[in-house]
Amino acid sequence: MASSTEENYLKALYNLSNGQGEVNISDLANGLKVSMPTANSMVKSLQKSDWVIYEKYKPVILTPKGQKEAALIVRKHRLTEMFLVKKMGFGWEEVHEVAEQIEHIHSPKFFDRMDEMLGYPTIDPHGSPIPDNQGRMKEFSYTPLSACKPGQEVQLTALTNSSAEFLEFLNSRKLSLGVHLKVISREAYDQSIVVSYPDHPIETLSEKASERLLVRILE
Amino acid sequence: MASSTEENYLKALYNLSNGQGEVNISDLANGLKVSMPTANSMVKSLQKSDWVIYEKYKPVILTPKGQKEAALIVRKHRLTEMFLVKKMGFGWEEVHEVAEQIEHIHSPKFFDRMDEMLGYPTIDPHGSPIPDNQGRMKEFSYTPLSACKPGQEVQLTALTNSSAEFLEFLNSRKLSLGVHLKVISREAYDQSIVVSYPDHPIETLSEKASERLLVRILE
DNA sequence: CAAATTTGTTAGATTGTTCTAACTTATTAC
DNA sequence: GTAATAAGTTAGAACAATCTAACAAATTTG
Ligand SMILES: [Mn+2]
Ligand SMILES: [Mn+2]
Ligand SMILES: [Mn+2]
Ligand SMILES: [Mn+2]
Repeated sequence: MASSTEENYLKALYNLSNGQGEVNISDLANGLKVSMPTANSMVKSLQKSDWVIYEKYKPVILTPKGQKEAALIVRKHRLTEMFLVKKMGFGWEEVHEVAEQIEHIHSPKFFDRMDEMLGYPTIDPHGSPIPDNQGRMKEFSYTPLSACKPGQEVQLTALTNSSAEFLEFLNSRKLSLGVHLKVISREAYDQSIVVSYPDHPIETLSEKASERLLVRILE
Repeated sequence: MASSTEENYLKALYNLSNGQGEVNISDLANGLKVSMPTANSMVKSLQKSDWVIYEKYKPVILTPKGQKEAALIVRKHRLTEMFLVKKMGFGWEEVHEVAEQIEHIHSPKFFDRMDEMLGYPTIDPHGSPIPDNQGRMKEFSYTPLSACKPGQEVQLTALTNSSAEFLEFLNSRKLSLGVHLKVISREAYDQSIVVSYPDHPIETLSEKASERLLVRILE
């Protein structure tokens, strides 16, 4: 059974995996805020338990076993976040840290009951998909708001970044998932985007912010 | 800040403390299922952080700081058990193991919200008192059923042992906290006690079981 | 391509938590 | 009150997870 530390490494590898499912040691070390030798030695030990495939100087690859294990931890993390928001009155900006701890609890029943109480949700409070209990995750393809054209009407559906600072920024603009936005215009100068939505007839969003907002185009 | 391991030691010391608040190394080792040298070395390190007072060959004593820390972990444990039973549909025999993990979560809000959702309970699902948020715990003085006389009417109020096996035994007899019992008789031979309660006109409880049932005498 | 830079590895140390074996002190039994 | 037993300690080792310093390989740059 994976330790909490190992679980955090598996999750980081899962989240950092690109199209090829490869992760560089330096990206892994960076993501977990450990030194490269630490990441290197952990990867070697994950290999011994068949969680990853690894060869010197090559990027790390999760095995199918490692992928499933990682996805199930992501599942526990996201179910927890949803539970905290929907059932315990947490704000979406407050849940990540706690979920980072609760995801390591070993108790199938605890998470199954959360799932049931939540009505089997498929996304977490930040719009990220929740893997099913077999570790399968549906991939959604949303459009960043930064890629939208003036005149388009869209619905805010997910975020590419869920840092507390960004979530608090969204709170301050009353932007939450599900909100309908109309793209008014776009500044050629700095790529900022002007949108309109209920109670906010004109709101300007920087390129940085609009890249992080994923939307579903309406009609 | 105490590690999960240290927290478990503090909690064990708290629960094993007798009238004098003293705990032998061997009782501590036994309680935590570690070797005596392990308990010994941990106690030395707890002493460095001022959680305990310790001198070679003397029993361990929690400092006021250690007592408060321990009581707050017991609080998290018991609030969690109550939450799992009252809000998440767990049986009272299923909660201890999970609570043993969840008690180490660092998030005041998480436990404050549980407390609030539960209406600020003072006892856990097994009748044990929940320390308040300052680490103060009310001591109740209940009578073991084994000390009751025939003819007495009592209410089942708490347990001195909450092992899953004992709780399942109680489930099988439909004995839960709050049940009103009438003591019918007592066997001089083996100290077993015959009781009567709703839907169970005659039920015999061994001395072992009746010692573990704490009751409040009615009238 | 050779030099500079980035990325990755090895070696060696540290801290936390655990163990067994051997020894010492304290307590109990006779 | 000695002898046997129980309780407690020390020494030494192991494993997990981390670090820094030094070195090596791979990649990028001019
Ligand atoms: Mn999160
Ligand atoms: Mn985590
Ligand atoms: Mn318990
Ligand atoms: Mn615990």
